[in-house]
Amino acid sequence: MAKADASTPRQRYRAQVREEIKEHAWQQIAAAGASALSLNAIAKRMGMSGPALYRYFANRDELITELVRDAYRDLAATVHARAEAGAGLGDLADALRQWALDDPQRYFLVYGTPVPGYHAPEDTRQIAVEIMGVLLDASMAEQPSAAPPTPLDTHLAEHRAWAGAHPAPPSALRHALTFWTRLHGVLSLELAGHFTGMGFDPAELYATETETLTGR
Amino acid sequence: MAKADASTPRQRYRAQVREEIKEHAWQQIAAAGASALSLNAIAKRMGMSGPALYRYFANRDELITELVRDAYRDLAATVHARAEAGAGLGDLADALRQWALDDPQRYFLVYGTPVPGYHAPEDTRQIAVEIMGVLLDASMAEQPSAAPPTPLDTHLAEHRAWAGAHPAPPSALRHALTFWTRLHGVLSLELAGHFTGMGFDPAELYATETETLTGR
DNA sequence: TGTACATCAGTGAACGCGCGTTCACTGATGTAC
DNA sequence: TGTACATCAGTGAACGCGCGTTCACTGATGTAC
Repeated sequence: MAKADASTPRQRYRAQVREEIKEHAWQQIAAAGASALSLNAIAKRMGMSGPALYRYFANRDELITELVRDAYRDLAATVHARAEAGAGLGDLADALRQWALDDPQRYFLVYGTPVPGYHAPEDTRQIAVEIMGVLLDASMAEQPSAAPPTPLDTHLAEHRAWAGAHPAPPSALRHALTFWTRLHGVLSLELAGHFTGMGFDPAELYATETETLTGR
Repeated sequence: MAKADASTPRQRYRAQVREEIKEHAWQQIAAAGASALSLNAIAKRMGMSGPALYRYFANRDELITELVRDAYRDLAATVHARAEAGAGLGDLADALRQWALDDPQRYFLVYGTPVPGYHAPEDTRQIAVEIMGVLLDASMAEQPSAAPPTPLDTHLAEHRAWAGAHPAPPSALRHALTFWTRLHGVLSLELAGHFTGMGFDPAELYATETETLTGR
């Protein structure tokens, strides 16, 4: 919310309005989905004329890109903060679920249906690597890595571009990846409403998947 | 593709054009996503005027609803056919993946990001139950159900609205549900492109998750 | 088999709408001397 | 501290566009006698 202090009033004002635009954008996305995002509608809600927004964003695409970036960064920061506070995989799972439930459409903007043709900004890839890094740290801390490598372990050990220079052993690679996909599986179906009317509590299912992965 | 035979030429023609409209709709969805679906654009591609389509669909929403229904039905039919051919959970997993890869946007239309406000037609709920029924059958056939019930088993046994009158024991409920969420987790991330650039082969991860669930 | 009539697929003009985006402008805010 | 100038936020008019959808119509296809 706050930017650097050593800035001119005009710069501070600009940053503030940019932020306000983004907030309205998120509201609009929450209300009607990302595909319905419209600069004119945002301007109207802010009591401004449409063209005014072009002082702050070059075009609609730049705004969306910025939102995707922000969402990614926020998730990475959330996960990172938890990890630095000594959280294990189980806590990270809780944090992830909370983050998703806080704003489902934000979760979907990152992990949801991609629009064919649209490509996320390049720096999100790096943020994704950072998030995986946190999961790898936690996996290493909790996994004994004593068992013999599974076939998947071997495959991942040979294709670990995504882990960068992380010192995680193959079993941790598999574990972090599985952690991600299993939790996403439950979360995305829950957020998309596919469990509504089924009767059970998604939190129970999520908790069980988490326990299977962490042994807590 | 073919409809009932005992129909007038006009009826057959209508059904044929309806089908052609849907095919073009799928192409358009595959090219630019469901939110970009436009009746006028379809008409243009078919060499017709826009209003002509209103002979076949009351409006845009009805077309989309029909596509969702068709996708659901097609998935149910695919899974059902496999099961009747004696397939186990592992084969069903393969069939699911194939179905998803055949047309990712079709998969997303069913399981992807929901548009806030839009509600799927009521009969899809029943089809979803049917699909779960097939998974439950297969789970029962493969699970020994000897182990003591887990806490989740107990919860599901008490909240099994989605299983209807299916005779599956609690452990099978949990197993079918987990089968669904885990495979969806891998599939949806793969289809959304979140594994691209990571280096490994999603099929390996999918296969491992399948094996964990089936013991094959 | 031929004629009279009904059905109905498809057209073209028209509607209002909201979109993204550009442009020339006004007026307030900040800067330099 | 006061004046002259530059910066820049925001406006309003305007652009072309494609959308969904309606309406009155034409002309081909099918039906009844």
